[in-house]
Amino acid sequence: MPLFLNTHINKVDRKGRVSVPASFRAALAAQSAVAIVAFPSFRAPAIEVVDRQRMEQFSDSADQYAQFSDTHDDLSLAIFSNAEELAFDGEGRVMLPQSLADHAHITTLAAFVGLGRTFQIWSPETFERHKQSASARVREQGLSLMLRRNTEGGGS
Amino acid sequence: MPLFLNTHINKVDRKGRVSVPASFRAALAAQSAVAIVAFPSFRAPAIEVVDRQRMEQFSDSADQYAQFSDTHDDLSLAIFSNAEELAFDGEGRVMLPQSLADHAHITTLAAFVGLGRTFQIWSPETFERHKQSASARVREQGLSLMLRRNTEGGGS
DNA sequence: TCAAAACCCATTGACGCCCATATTTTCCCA
DNA sequence: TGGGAAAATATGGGCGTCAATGGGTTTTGA
Repeated sequence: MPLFLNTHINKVDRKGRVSVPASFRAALAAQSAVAIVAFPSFRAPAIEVVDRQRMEQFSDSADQYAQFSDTHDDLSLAIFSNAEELAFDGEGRVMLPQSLADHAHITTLAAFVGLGRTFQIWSPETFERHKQSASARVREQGLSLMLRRNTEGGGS
Repeated sequence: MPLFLNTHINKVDRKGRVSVPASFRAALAAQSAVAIVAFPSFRAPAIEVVDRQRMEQFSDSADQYAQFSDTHDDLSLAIFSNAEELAFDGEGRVMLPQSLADHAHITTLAAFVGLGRTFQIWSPETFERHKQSASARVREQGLSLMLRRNTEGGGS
């Protein structure tokens, strides 16, 4: 299982390419991924990124519910119709499609934000503001939820 | 399970490296850990350190809840986007990233503080002050709270 | 035929890896 | 029990490798 950590800010060059952080690539390589799947977040001006495996999981679970629920129907439309597969070049970069860059207001810099099993791509300034307000909320509400116990059986 | 005890003060060299105390490394080696995960404490100017296993557990539980709860979403952001995996070099040192050193006000000395299952890294002066006020609180309030049994199921 | 994108190569700066030295601890034996 | 050898730990620095970036060239596809 991949583990995406930290925030890396990389340049978007004139051709629209960005280096995916080496540590993220390493996390993906563990499952021999040659590409990633990106789609606009519907909660924020950011790009959601998952590996192909996970996208297929989305697809499976969407299949189960889409026919019964307008919400899921809308959800899968939002995700799949806007998702793009981004392939790595020889140097570990991807082309950032214009539509996604626009959605996230990315021009010359891209912030790769590790979120554990997935990561996001933001404009650095937008992300900084988002992070501030999120951490303010965390301080207000306390940490109890995080300290939830997992079942200690067979950890990976 | 690792057990981190005592406080060790080590130097941060010009390149930003610090030796992790040998006893801490021994505790980690029991699970053949080659790296640790560090992130800024929300509660204090200190660096929280956990092993990778524990981070994977966070990741799993966050994965389940983040999509349904704004609180968990904020928490994942606070933890993962600020967390870094620190790998040991051949001498048992790690690179202390600038952002973490800044958060803890660490410049030339780092205090490794064992807290049982995890440990923290402080600036020695800051930690000294923190310890003073903490022990004052303990004297005032008594130890009953600390000695309470945790409710966790099957700790090893 | 032209534009976009995939491919290839060069540069630079940071980090990982290695070796050298200093300091502390452990352990053995007188 | 004290001294001293040997090992383990902590610290400092040199150097090679790789990640990030930029630019050029070839291929693809409209």
